[in-house]
Amino acid sequence: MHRHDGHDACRTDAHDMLARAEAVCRARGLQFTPLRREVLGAVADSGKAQGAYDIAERLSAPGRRVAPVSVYRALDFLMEQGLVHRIASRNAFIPCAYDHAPGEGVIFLICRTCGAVDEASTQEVEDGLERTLERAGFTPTHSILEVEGDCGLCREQKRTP
Amino acid sequence: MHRHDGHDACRTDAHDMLARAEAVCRARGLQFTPLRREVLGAVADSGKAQGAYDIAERLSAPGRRVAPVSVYRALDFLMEQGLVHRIASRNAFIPCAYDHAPGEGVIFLICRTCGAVDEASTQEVEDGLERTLERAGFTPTHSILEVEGDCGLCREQKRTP
DNA sequence: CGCGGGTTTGTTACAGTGTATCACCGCAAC
DNA sequence: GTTGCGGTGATACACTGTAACAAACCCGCG
Ligand SMILES: [Zn+2]
Ligand SMILES: [Zn+2]
Ligand SMILES: [Zn+2]
Ligand SMILES: [Zn+2]
Repeated sequence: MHRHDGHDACRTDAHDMLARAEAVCRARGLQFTPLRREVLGAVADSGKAQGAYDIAERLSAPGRRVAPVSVYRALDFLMEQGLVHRIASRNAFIPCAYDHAPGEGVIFLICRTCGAVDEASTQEVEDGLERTLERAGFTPTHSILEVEGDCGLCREQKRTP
Repeated sequence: MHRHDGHDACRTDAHDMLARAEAVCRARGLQFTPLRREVLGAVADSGKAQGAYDIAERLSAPGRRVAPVSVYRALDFLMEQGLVHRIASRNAFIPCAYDHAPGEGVIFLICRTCGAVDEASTQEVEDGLERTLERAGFTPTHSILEVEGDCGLCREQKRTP
């Protein structure tokens, strides 16, 4: 389930992601435009969650300015297609490396040290969550589960510095 | 576990909350200043999550301006004391009506219709969450659990409009 | 080919959220 | 008194996100 270690670039992942994104868009009859490709590439390239303004800055160059609003639009598209997730507690975005089943929940594991964000399945918490909501008489439409802490690699490094 | 129905003011709750806050601060040797009292009152008064700027506006009056920065400082204090929670998905704040045990987790139940936010215990999800994190090799420090949906009362009202 | 209508992008402006900094005040301790 | 400290006021600023409109692009159709 681990995708980024945050200590080592993982361009293969980024490359695979772009290929998958292209396939997804083609299958759905949607445009995987250069801008969308670049934005997804920027998100996938760094091992950590990226803010929209960071992405805009990264894509800008002398002679070419990418405005944040353009990045937001691309991110909206990518999120709708399930290619990118938004991390509410960080106002930041990560690429999604998985094919989530529709309605499937996700837990985001956010490393406070290296900034990497991993995804885990909600499988083991779903029953308990459902019971809790049922008891409260609450009908859910959307859940956010974000856990901050130390990823395995950072924990190792702290133990032997 | 239900605290606000969002359809009916609940000033008793607000009043109790202020009393409890005062007791908590006294017990910890901290100052429950007029501003902090007002901010907590403003948060507790409305049945729904309040933004910092909403609070600032509500506390301001002709001849007296309460700047957002002051509200943020009061909110920081109140959050440190566990008297207020921040709802990450809404950039908003709610009063806490419970005495949480240290390290105890909370699930926020956010009604998309009436805006009320209720709290539920994580008791029934904790085991599953721990197993999931264990498996991912992740050491948690802080969790955010926010569920959006319809509270019981709003669901009723939709059924018989 | 040229036209028409939807989609994408550029550009600007603006709203909303949160923080940094410094000055001032009140109070308690020395 | 004066010194120190926590709280507040005030201004400015950084960061996050959206609205509105124009220009460019794409694609199918006459
Ligand atoms: Zn995902
Ligand atoms: Zn890490
Ligand atoms: Zn609480
Ligand atoms: Zn409701």
